[in-house]
Amino acid sequence: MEKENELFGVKEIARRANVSTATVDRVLHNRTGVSEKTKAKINAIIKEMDYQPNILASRLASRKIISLAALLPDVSEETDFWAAPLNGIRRAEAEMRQYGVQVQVFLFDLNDKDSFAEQLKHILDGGFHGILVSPSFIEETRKFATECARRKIPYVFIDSDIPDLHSLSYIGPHLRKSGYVGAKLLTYRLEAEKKVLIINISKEIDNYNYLEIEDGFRAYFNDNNQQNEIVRIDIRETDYQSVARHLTYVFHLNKDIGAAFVTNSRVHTVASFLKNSHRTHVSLIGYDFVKENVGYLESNVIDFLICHRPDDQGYRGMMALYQTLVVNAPVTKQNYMPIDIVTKENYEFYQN
Amino acid sequence: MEKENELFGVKEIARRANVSTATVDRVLHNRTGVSEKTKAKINAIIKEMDYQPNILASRLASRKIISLAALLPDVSEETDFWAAPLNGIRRAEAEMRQYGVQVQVFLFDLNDKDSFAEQLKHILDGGFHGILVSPSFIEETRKFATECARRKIPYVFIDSDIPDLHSLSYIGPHLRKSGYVGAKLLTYRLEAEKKVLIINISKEIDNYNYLEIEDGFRAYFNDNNQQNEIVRIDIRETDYQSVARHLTYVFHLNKDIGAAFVTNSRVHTVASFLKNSHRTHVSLIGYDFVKENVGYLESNVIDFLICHRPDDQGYRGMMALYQTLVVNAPVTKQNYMPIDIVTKENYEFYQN
DNA sequence: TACCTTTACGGGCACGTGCCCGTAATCCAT
DNA sequence: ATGGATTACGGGCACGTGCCCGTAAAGGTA
Repeated sequence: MEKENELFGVKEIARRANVSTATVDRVLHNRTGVSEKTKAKINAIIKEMDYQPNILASRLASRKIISLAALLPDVSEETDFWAAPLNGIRRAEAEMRQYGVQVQVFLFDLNDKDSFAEQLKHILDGGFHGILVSPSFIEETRKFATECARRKIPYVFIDSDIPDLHSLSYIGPHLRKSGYVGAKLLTYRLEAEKKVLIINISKEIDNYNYLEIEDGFRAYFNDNNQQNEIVRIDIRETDYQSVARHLTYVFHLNKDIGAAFVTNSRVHTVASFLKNSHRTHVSLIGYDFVKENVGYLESNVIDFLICHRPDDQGYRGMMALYQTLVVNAPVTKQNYMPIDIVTKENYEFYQN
Repeated sequence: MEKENELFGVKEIARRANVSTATVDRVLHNRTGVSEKTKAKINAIIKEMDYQPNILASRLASRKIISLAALLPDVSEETDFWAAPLNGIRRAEAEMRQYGVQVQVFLFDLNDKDSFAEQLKHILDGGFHGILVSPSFIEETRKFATECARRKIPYVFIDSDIPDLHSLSYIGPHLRKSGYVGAKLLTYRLEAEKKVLIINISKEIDNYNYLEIEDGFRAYFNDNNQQNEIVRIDIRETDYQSVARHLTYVFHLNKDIGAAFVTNSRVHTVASFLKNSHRTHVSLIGYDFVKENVGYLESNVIDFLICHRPDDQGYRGMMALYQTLVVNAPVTKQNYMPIDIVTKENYEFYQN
């Protein structure tokens, strides 16, 4: 029944320090206008109380809205892979909106390096407080990162990392290990005398991802004394005709290929070829939960898909920015996603 | 430079309806004291504006703290499986705390039905606003659910479902499909003439989970014309000696067992037996990312573990309660978790 | 001393909602 | 008609923080 006279937060700090809340506020946001002496006193009290600001009240009182930008490849005819991260970003946006955070999404063309650079410029001009990027092109990203560092704008990478650029956080796969897992699945029931085919289909020359994955793939063969011969092919066109032509040639040269591994989401093109040429006995493994791939999973042409939760990548990437800018909490710098194995039997529950 | 005179939220509604904010508030929380006429008018305006209450302001203004309860099995010597959902619950708690939500965790002994009932009673006496339960025992849960329904307290189930009890939400695996996936992995490189062994190790007689999983397992064999003979064994003691004794017998009777499937996280006990009796050529698949199991995954005794993201289950379960009680948003009733496949090669990135 | 600038700080409103308390208006029974 | 109960509604403070504005005190210059 007694009146609780305890104050919380800023008011309590102010009471203990014999100052007004405004002064405490100045110290909290290290603004000028406080003498060193009172500043020290207030800081001591803050530390002693282990004061945690009330984010609700803070966001409510502050009319300034925090705006975040995200730069992703556009969904293309070839693949709707990037719909998933976008979806995760939207999910994050919905959560953050009520706390006064706005999100703007920028898209670029994966086959056009210039569009990437151009969008980055737009973003830098937009005065955003935090930025999420899928760093598809290394040099352009490097310039961008330098500029962000100068302006003290935090940025996170998703899907592929450029380790020396000191992003606030990386959220995506450990590509090398991912290739390693692919090799395990591929060889799990592979006969000893069969050959293995690695296929990379990509217009870009910037193939850091591919190299990492292949490296991991081969590492598995080494680590496990797997004796199968490995054949590799690079295909620089992504249309079906080109792919089919190259593959016809490879299969002609190598009669005893027992399994194929495609290093990205274009595995459905290979699946299509295998089906059309009546080679579905060849085990096939590739990447990403996109609808074309799932179709071939369903019809047993693709054996396994490896996925890295692209939806979650988008979500977590945005949340990392939120954590630093709004909650002011630390985030982990490396955030490797699980290497998920998707089959005909479990895909319906997969939450990409 | 002009003064923006737009009002937001409740004030704007009040202005348009020519009433005070207090009256609008009464309608929003459907409290008494508003005539039908003004109520209708206000509701119309709310709908027209598509008014979304500001949760920040709401939680800030309302001094009442929302308290949630969670009931889980205690971590036992046999398995630390339940540490994961608990961890997810803690994660959710950390997020919700700043919004005035408190979480209290209750634990029971999986081998003691009474402790389950007792804790449920405590929870009901605690006056919680929402409850998360791992419904291990059907009858006790049924009573509890009835009482909750009477008191209009929302409750969610995780890990296993009792479909007819109308929980707010179920978050956990589709057990039948999970068994189906187990069968796929088990047979993926199984020779045709080998036998398959299903092992259930559990003290409880309440084995709804087990039946569902086995049903799915067998369904795979049917659907795919898999001809292998299936042997099944129920072991009602969980200690190593008992398990070893039973297994010795089974393996004695069936010389040509090529693969074994354990329906729960006690697969490490079987792994131990296989290792000790030099039968590591037998493929072994079981459930859950617990450290004993991971150890045998590492040493190639267990081939695959199937997991259902127990951490996420705890997190999402609590968030479902938060969504209804705080945000007042609808939640999906069935929330089947992905059926994850964990191997020696990808476990280090698994985020249970 | 008179006046101006800078420093250091307090007062107090605003954010959008919850909810207590007060009161005019209406209804009902005597 | 009088009094009491009920209904329908408004006023206004509070939540914890951000930040504008005002001002006393200190310092500087002539």
